[in-house]
Amino acid sequence: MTRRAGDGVPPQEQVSGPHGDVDVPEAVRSRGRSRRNFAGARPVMGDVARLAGVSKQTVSRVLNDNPSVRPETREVVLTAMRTLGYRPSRSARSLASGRTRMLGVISFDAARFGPASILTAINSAAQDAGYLVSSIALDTADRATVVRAVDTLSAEGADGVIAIAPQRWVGRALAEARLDTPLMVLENDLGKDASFVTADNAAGARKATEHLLDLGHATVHHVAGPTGWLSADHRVAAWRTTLETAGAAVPEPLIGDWSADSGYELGRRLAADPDVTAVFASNDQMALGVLRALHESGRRVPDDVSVVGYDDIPEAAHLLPPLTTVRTDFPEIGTRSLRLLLSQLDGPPEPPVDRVVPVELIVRRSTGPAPSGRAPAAGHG
Amino acid sequence: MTRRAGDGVPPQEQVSGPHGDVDVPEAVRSRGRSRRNFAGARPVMGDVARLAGVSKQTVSRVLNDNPSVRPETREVVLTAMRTLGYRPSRSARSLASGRTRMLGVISFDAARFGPASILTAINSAAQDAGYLVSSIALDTADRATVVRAVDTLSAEGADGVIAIAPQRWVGRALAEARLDTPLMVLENDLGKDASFVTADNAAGARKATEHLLDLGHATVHHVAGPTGWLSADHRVAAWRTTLETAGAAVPEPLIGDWSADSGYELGRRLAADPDVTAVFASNDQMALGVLRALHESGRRVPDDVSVVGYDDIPEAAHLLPPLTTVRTDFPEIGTRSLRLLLSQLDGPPEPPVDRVVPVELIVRRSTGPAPSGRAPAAGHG
DNA sequence: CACCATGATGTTACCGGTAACTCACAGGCG
DNA sequence: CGCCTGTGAGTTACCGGTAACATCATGGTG
Repeated sequence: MTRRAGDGVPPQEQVSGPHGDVDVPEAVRSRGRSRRNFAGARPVMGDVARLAGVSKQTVSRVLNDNPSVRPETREVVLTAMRTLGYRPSRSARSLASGRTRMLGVISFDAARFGPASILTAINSAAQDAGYLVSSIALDTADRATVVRAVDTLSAEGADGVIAIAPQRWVGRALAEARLDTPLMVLENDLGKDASFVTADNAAGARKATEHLLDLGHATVHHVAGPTGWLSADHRVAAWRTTLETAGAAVPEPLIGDWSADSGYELGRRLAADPDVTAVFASNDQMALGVLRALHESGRRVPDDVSVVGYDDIPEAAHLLPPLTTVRTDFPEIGTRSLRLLLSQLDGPPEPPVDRVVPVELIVRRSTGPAPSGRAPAAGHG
Repeated sequence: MTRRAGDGVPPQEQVSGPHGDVDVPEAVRSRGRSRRNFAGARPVMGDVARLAGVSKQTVSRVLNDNPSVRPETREVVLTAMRTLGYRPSRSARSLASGRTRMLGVISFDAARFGPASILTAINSAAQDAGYLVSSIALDTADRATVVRAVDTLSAEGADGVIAIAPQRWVGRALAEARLDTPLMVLENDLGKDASFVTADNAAGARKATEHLLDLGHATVHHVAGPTGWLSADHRVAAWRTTLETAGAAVPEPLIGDWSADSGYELGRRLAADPDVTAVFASNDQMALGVLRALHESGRRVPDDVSVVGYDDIPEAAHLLPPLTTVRTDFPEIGTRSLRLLLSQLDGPPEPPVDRVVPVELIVRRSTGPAPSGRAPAAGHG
């Protein structure tokens, strides 16, 4: 008897008393046994059809905007739907049509700013497109878990899946989990095995590095994210290339784990080296740690050392000093990937939209000209 | 013919060609016409039954752990399922059983640290319980949107709904939206109209205020969140009560909008007043703004002014100086609410679990003894 | 005016499961 | 030895929609 939750709720308890079955619990119970529905039971397509004096199929046509329904008929049906407060059942619809209008999203570290922003954007955009989003947040990061998540979503009948997969191995695991629906991978690059969308990490790192070089710093030290993270690796590569192109020395990058703690640790090392005048950290948290380490060592920012972060978290503008950083348009990543996925769902793959989202350098006060005395090309651009 | 995406996918093609009906359209077409399934088609319960030599119903029983299946039979069926790689269809299951095993979550500001953490926790916990989570992220905050979201989730057949509703009016809107499934409201208080879970805002504000009073500050200034936000209002009330109880003066609270910007604005006002020695901000972002304003005015923290934040965002420990703050256990809010909701789903409401999640004061370096000369009860506690 | 294309709607079967009922068979009991 | 009971499995109907096909006016054409 627990068919639909709430079916048997004592009517008087239900706040605003939507169900009119005041004292006829029998009516409720008889539902499912007799063909007729009673007030209070969720109306189904047949009820609408009966009230409108048409067949079920016509109601279905109205629901799906089928053009071959006469306008007057459509109106009658719509009125009946409104009168009854009819809502189609997604389960039934999915079962019959084979499409669930449900998208799956797999994300890692979903509480962090970047992923959370992407997730939110996907959610909003999907809602606008009439899709529901089922998300699976993964914390433990082992291969089996990833495969299982994909499997779950696939079994649930997701029409498509978006995975926010910042680590390389996750991308590979995703590629292996053979999925019978379109897959879109974010912050990763599966070659031609799947569609992907990513921020332009290379450009971001290049801009940050060039900005510091332009300020006259002899070279730029780098606090990198952990190896194996696509974004970290791409940024390291671009940072290195930029330095080489400029003919600057390439110091060994210091590898952190994205946390402010690790930034602090590494920052202390950098602070101890008087030659260090410019630091580019691969995210704002680590930059924050670096700032603190520098501060504690008595090295002033930006007078003695310039610091650039990455991501532009909301706090960045108010750090001491306000942090120069590379802004990633996370929402854009989300919406763009959703658009791409949806375009895959109906019709053949569209012409390649731009899968690389541009980034922007936000200059604030944590960067400044290299301290005089060691600037080879001080203060131009 | 596009019934199920990937139905006819030749296994070897899988990845890049979603609709692989290249040259075996007959096989694909015959599906749904003939009773037999072909390799590549998603196996259904009937296939398992045939392979296992039992009836569909028996397979269903195995699937649902029905005790009246002989162990040997169960084994045979399970083997058949494994062989075929069978996964039950959620749509069909929902349609027949009336339960979707899907939970809806409505959230505001889902990219912010608190909501995102709660969301993630709910997600993980739901997954463990075998539920899928469909989330709707709301940005525009008008009543109609809220009602529509609830409506959507309800129509989608969610077995239950959790709403992260930090503002009072949202709670009311939720209560009005007639919902035929259990509703759980977070960070809000609907009286007895719905279940809720919330952090202990009063205790947090009290702890923060007492901490500052104990340090010898004559009184504590408050940078509040916007009126109408439950947490903001509760914190203001508790802050006021605590001051009154201690016999301290109660300055007019300054009202911000949670952003660091607003904290900065208000912080400048506070910095200009030499009587201000202790500030309690209703979240860490605003505290950050206050810190910056104080810094720019040359007032040292904590020597001249002590600052306490709220939330303990990951960055708090590395601000300059590291921020004393009240830690809210967001994940706990998420998991607890999920537990409560699930317990409502099966069986009658359980004895009231504790719906108020405790908070913890994290003392770091942004607070210190009141500057000498004006401390009425300096340095005990 | 018969003929066929067309548009609007109804009929029937089916999607993939579950609920309720039925049935065959074994053992306990009078 | 016949009847009752209970266990394990099968049958049938049904959930609420959609697809494919059938039906039936209507109207333009030759």
